[in-house]
Amino acid sequence: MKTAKITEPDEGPRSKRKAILAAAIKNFGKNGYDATKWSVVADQVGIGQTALYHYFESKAHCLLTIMRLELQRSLEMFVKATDGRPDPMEALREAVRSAYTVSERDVPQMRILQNNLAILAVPRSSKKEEAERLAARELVHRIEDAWTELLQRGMDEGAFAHRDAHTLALNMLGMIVSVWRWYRPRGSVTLANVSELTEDCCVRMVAP
Amino acid sequence: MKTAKITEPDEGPRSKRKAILAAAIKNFGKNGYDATKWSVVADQVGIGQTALYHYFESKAHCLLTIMRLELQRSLEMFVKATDGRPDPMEALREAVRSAYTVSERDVPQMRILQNNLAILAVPRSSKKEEAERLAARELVHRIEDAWTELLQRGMDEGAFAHRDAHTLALNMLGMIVSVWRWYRPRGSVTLANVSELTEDCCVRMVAP
DNA sequence: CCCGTAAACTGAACTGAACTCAGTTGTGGG
DNA sequence: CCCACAACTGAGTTCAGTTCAGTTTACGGG
Repeated sequence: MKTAKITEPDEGPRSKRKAILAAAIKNFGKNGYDATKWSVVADQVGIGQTALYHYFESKAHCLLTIMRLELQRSLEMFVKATDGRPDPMEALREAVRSAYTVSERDVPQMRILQNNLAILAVPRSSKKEEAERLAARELVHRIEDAWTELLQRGMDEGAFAHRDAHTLALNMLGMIVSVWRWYRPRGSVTLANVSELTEDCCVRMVAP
Repeated sequence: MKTAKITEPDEGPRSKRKAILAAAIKNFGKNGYDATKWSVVADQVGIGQTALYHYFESKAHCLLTIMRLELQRSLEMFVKATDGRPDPMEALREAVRSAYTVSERDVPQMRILQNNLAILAVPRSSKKEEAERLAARELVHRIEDAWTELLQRGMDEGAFAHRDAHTLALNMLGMIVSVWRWYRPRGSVTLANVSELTEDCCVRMVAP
């Protein structure tokens, strides 16, 4: 498969791209993508609505960019966590921990990703949106495949119970990311709590 | 808490409400809620766009109704599956199985529910929409509480390992429903496969 | 059988948020 | 100083969702 790698556009010193992304993340995360008025994002950044189109082709293009960036980060974290770990069980534990090693700034971004995954299923008419969508989709697949491989390796080595590695990986991922639906930084359940419990769940799911 | 029970409106013999719901489910499930044009639903039912407003106050009201109906069904299935089962482990197994005991017609509806859960988080300005939203939210909580209670009971009786029952319930539910994101009726993985694997995962997650 | 009534429906107009267009501003490199 | 191009703007346009002001259709009671 040809990997359409998206490189972030060069940003001049006056560029408001980062600020737009930050404001969009804040609003999409708080009120949801649909309920967020694009013009409010412009207001918060301190520019006119039309200036947004200097940086993003559309509101959807901005959303897709946010999602792709978060997927890139997630994949990177997984690779870092599991790379060069011969023991599958230890790799799995590290992988789960890495999924919850996020700054407070990343939490709404994970929520946006989780809440808008459906948008990745349907093709977009605009070029740039479609490029972002395909890049995001490929990242999703790479993440799923990476987890599948990890589980398969553990099964092959006899460290994990033998089951359909791919479906099991999807189940695990579903559980791990479902947390972002309800988790709130200043809630009664801490990320450390979640991480510990979920790590244990995942270990139990593969125990031979 | 005051339970705002929503009773389905009386339907005359000429009512197209069911047909509208069916068409909306088909389209929302296939292309997503946003990508679906409300007028296309009207076309498929064979009425003018404005006639839709005889049955639903808005497109969002229709979506919320679809979601509430599916949540009602899910809760009912859970209760039926676990009711009068003294053994927590057997109740848990039945609960998971019940979650995948769905007709092919229900699959897109589960997907819609899963893909649009975020809409339940933000208040709506319209009366009827808000009523449906609150009803749906309460159903979500009731389902979560029912699972939590089941797990807590198992822990209290020593049948399950002792952990935070609520977080564990959310993890389980997250895993169970995440399937509707990717499952397709004529795909290579059958619902029976999923059900069996997930049941096993859940049992492992609570094993003492 | 006709009439009153309410459900079911319609075409035309309206709304508002996303987006386009045709330009203007302003800053850093030559 | 001035040019190039990033950064930006106000005034429109578009279009899906919605409202309005009625018209049609079925049905039960007189």
